[in-house]
Amino acid sequence: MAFTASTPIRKFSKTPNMAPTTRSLSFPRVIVEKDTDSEQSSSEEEENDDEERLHDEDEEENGKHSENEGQRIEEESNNKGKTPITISLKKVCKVCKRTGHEAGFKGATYIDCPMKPCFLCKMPGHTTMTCPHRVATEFGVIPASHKNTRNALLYVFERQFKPHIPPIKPAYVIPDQVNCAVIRYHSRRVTCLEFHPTNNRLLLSGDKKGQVGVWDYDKVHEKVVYGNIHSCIVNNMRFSPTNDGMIYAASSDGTISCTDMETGISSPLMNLNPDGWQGPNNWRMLYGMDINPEKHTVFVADNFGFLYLLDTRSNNRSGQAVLIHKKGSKVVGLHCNPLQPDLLLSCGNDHFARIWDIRQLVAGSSLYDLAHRRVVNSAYFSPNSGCKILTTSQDNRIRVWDSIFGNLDSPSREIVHSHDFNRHLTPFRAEWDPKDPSESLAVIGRYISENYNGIALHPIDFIDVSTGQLVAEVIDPNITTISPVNKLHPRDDVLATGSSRSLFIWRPKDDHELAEQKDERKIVICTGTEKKPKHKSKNDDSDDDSDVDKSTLTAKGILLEINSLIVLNFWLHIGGRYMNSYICMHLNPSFLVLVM
DNA sequence: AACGCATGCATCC
DNA sequence: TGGATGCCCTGCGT
Repeated sequence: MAFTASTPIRKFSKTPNMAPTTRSLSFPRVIVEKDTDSEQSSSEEEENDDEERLHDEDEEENGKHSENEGQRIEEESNNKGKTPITISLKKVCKVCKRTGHEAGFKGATYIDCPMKPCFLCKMPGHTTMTCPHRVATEFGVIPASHKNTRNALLYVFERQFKPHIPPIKPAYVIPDQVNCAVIRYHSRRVTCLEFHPTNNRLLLSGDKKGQVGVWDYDKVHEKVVYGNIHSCIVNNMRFSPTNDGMIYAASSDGTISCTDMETGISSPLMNLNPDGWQGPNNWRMLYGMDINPEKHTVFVADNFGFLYLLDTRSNNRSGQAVLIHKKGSKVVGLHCNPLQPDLLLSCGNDHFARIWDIRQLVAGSSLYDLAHRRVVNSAYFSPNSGCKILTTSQDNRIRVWDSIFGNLDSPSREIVHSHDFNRHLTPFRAEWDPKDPSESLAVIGRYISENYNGIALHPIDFIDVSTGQLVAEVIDPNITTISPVNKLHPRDDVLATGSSRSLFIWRPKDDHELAEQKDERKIVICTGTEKKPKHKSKNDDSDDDSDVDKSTLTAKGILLEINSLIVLNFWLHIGGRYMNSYICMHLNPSFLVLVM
């Protein structure tokens, strides 16, 4: 039915002088705006300055042309009652629609529209390229105030802190050399990740479709995905504190589930939509969720601002729903304090993170409200002392409060970091490194791309939140998608990443792997033969074996040894596309052979 | 290679 | 307060 906007433009621009000669007064005048020198036309002059009559009309093509009018064809009211059709061949900025400049990628570098404020810090006067925060993440970071006024939280915090907080910051592990295993696991984008509390190799992943993956990342071929637990987005998952084979998950389908990790057998603990779909104003979705082991309670919150409590012993609702954020707004995050079981942190779309005493959960009774300029994607107490707070807001800022006993009126630091909202991406969340005793290392994916040797890549950033310094950025040339979901391993030097539909595991390379990396192997793909191909130990590119249809490709991947089989998890670049797969194969000292 | 689409939040009135 | 509208670095399928 409708032609695409570019169709008529392309047609006219390619054949500007082929206008048919038949005239028809009934057809309006067609005006073409040529693309004059883009430099000089930066002033917003009359749109018509270079207009030119192309052709006036063509009966048989008449209808077609009318249909072809796309967005770049503007109609103007005309003195003759006919509306001339203006076709713009000028290059127009796709952001502001003005001429004289163009926004978009030039190679791997994104050129900003100069009419818009900085994409990164949102301030006018410079572009994203020249933003001072882009050069130095710690730019403009306000040092923490040393005020340590006693506040109400001190009285809530009855317990002792962990006695040992190291005075000197130990060197945290920064992945200089990382090794990345890749797997396409989900059919929709990944929304959350969770490491198993005791099994070091086990990872949970949830996706937008409601599927839950249980993944041993040393056995990538053993794929377990449960698709019948939830019907849409899995927003948060936790292991049961009393039975680490059980998974709790909160979903936008309005249920919270309890699932046996081994069997996939699941029972919904709560269903907020028992009557099914009653319109968008009635459909409840569950977002933030956390478990308080000491209180035997699952806290879960919905998209209307309400908090629900479930008892983990009976798996039943306990108490009434409490309005903890603005009525009608989404509560996206809940976190129980790791040391003080009476403290709960919530955050949501009303631009607040709030601290609660769960012994007094009544609407409006929050102990503190931490104001943000935009939606708060996440808010976490620090993992060891529970004293600090780290939040991620959609205003492109990470905020840190150094002590919940200090002045909570304003954050100790605001770190400008690119993690903008995009409706097609899972919201970014800065997460603490649970292994860092100084509680200063956090990980978060970056929205904005950087030009890495000609490829636009979106790194995963490690930020020292005590200074705002970017201490590491993790990239892989094969991962060109944005990685909003990141989780650091509670014990190992492992980072799990969810990027679009794929999952990645990053870990520092060991010496063996570094040595192997230098050995540039080639994959020889052999098809159409049952014969074992012969290979020379040198020059394996030479293709003198006529029995074998053989092509040679280089590929990048990770070698795993599983049950004495060599498994290569690899990326192939074929026909302009990257393919990810994992295969078992022979291993030859000089190259890998895959018989298909 | 160039579209089209999925669909959350801010902003406007 | 609520409905309409429009989006800036998406990602994937056609």
